[in-house]
Amino acid sequence: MTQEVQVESTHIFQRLQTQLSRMIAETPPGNRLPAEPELAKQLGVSRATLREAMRSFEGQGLIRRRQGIGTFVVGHSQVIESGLEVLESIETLARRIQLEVSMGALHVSQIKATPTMATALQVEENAQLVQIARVIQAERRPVAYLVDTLPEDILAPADLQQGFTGSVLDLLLQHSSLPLATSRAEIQAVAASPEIARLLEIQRGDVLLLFSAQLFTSTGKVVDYSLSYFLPGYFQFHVVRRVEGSR
Amino acid sequence: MTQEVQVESTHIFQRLQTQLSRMIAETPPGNRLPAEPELAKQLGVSRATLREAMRSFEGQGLIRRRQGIGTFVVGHSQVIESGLEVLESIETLARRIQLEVSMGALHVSQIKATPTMATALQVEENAQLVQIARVIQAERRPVAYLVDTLPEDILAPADLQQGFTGSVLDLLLQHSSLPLATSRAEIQAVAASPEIARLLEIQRGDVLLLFSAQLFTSTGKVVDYSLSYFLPGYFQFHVVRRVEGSR
DNA sequence: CAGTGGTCTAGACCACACG
DNA sequence: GTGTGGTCTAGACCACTGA
Repeated sequence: MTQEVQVESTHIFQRLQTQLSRMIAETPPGNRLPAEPELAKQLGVSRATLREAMRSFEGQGLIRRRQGIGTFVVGHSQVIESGLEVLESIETLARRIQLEVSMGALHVSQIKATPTMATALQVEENAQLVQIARVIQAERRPVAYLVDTLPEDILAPADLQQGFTGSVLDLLLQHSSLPLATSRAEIQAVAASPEIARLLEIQRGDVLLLFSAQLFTSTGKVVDYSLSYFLPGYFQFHVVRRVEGSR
Repeated sequence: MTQEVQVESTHIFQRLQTQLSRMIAETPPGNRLPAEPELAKQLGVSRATLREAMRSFEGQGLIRRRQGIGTFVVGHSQVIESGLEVLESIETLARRIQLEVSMGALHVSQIKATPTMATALQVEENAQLVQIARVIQAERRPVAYLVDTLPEDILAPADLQQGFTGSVLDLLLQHSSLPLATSRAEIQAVAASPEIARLLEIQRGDVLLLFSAQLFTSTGKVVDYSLSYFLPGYFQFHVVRRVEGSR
């Protein structure tokens, strides 16, 4: 009916994306792209502009840039799919599709509750908490960053000494008699902070899907507050919604 | 020759963010920040670096940059909160909290099904479809971009001539006898394309929450395929998840 | 060591809003 | 026209990797 109005000539960015898209498609997975200065020269743009255009492809998981090594085309990875009606650990989801995941960079610390944590966990401010941060890897690549915060009486650091594979949920299910019932998760899109970007080996500002969740027992007590950052392209979350007034 | 050696060269970004954060907090909502060249000089950085640091604050909805006018501090806006168990239109959600929303930039077109659309809508490729794209505004600011695609026999362009306020869901509920039952939505974090960035008045590459949804009737027929892009900071989606099976 | 991506700079020009 | 943010450039230096 109507035609989209599109500014074309001045926007090098879009032309670049088209060229890069073709170049990536024509490069076998695992292979390296030309170095940035050379590629910029080839395409007739500055390196800054080239890098900006490359960002979106990295965000989609099509390429991976590694400092000191180069930029590589990534093959279509297996996707971890999950509905949001049931809470399951990444390990459980991965096992279902025979995908191997591992944990890297585990960091356990004892902290005092900040106002945000105190509210989320329904504890006093400055209460003693245990925080468990770790990166989840699939196919030798970081794909998620998970931070769980729990009251010290729910889980002590010692409980993590042996056989912790990355899932606090599985640990609580196996090693405690807590009647876990539900989890309430808020869903947000966020930009990667410099710290999280470093851990996930992406650029700062890249998009991440964030779940901020509280884990409840059947008595309504909060036993865990978690932040889960997911790289796009490796996870696929879906939810079935009921239409109001139907049923 | 007398080039300055950079001090804390790897931390300029974080220092900048701290300074900007304080500056934004101290500026009353609605007021303007200094112009970029001046602010860059004040803070002792280049304009490019300043702009990069400002991006995250715009992504959080704390500031708003408007070409030709300036950069403004935004007051804490009212948040549209919704659970994902029930599908409701933004209009319905907004009405509940007495928030005024309006529709801008309605764009209705007749198109032929692309492969993606054909799959999602369970129709033949090149089937005649109606596509409805529009921006949703709250507090005189674009906050969401919605694109609905439907088979022509479900909804004709003529049905949109009068009284369409932005919600295809509400229109289908009111003006058709279709037994709408459920919606299946995939949840992703995406970077804004140049086109969507322009429509939502944000920067390209800014983070958006995207729902890709199919709307089903009780007989399992797909009547609508929609893409919904949400600005962070204006919406809060949550879901309650059931903990499955203690082993 | 050489080569890669990561960051930052200074300056230029463009597109847009407003008087 | 003036002043704003939006885009792009050419070049410099830093941080990291691997031979």
